[in-house]
Amino acid sequence: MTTSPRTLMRVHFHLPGPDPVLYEQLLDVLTGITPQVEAHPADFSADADLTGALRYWGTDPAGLVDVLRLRALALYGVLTSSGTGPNRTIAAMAAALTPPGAATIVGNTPYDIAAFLRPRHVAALPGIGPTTARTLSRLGITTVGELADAPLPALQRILGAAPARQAHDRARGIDDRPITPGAAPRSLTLSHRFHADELDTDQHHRTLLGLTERLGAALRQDQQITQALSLTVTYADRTHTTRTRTLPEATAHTPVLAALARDLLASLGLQRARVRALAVRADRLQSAEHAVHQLTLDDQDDRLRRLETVLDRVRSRYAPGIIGSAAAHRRAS
DNA sequence: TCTGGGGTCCTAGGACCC
DNA sequence: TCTGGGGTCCTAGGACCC
Repeated sequence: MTTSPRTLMRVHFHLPGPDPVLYEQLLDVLTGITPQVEAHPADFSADADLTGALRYWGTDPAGLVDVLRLRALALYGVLTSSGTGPNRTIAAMAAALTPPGAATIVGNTPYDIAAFLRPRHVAALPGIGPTTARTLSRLGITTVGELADAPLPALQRILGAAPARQAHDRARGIDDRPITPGAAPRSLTLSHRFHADELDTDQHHRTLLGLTERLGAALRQDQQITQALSLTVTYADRTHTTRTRTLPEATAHTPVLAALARDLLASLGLQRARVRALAVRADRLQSAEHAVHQLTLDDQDDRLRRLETVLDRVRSRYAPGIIGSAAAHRRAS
């Protein structure tokens, strides 16, 4: 079976500064060209599938990229740098080596793909970070072409089965990851960095309680529940420890999250530890429609859940941080 | 150019069950 | 009753991406 060739694009918007509103407007420009857009707000870039849009607009990838470049510049004064190619790996690599205001177009013939990929350094291949690049260079593999020619079993012994398969495929121009617009996140993290290294365990607990309250509220607002919670403690020397615990049932109920987070922190047994930051992550998110709350005979629990619903409404009406437990806000005297 | 934050995926090892 | 093997789940940590 063969699949029809795709044309994917990675575009970087070169904003004058962090401006989420402007970024949203630029995404609107892009979705005016193709609805198949995946946003990357962290660095103001986006991936897009141009395959259908090429037929709709009756042009080639260079023409479509130029439409985007001109509109972003004319409407918002923003420069773009774009890369296009037959898959996400090649589009990302092409964009990465393109200066602002320009585009790199890679064709979809085997010759085009090999000519683009093979001479490049392995570290330019998405999925090959500094650690893996060092490992490969010790084996004499420094270019994408050498990686493509290396025997897969040997790579698997060195890099592990899945990473080796992925690197080997991508080096040969194989990458069938689709563009998935609006994909729901699989986890949600909230963190707090202390102004100075914090030794007070009571303050650790209060901060953690505040984080879990915000996490619970955010999950309930997004109609999501979490199946597991992780706590990451970062110390003064920038090392960190993570502890994960699975919940008996998925929930977004703050008291349950707070109790679990408290247990995770206690399990680390921090005594006089210089803590620089705390982070809580809700893992394995699922839609709240799937919630199966075990019926209990505990009136207190039901009252807390009703109270939580009321407080969520107040928060949404005023400000996210306006309500929280007194314990989370009390400062050590 | 570097750093940090928030996210994903993978692996290894241990616990547990059948 | 004991042992061993295989499968599954959980957890910690590493590597990487944007």
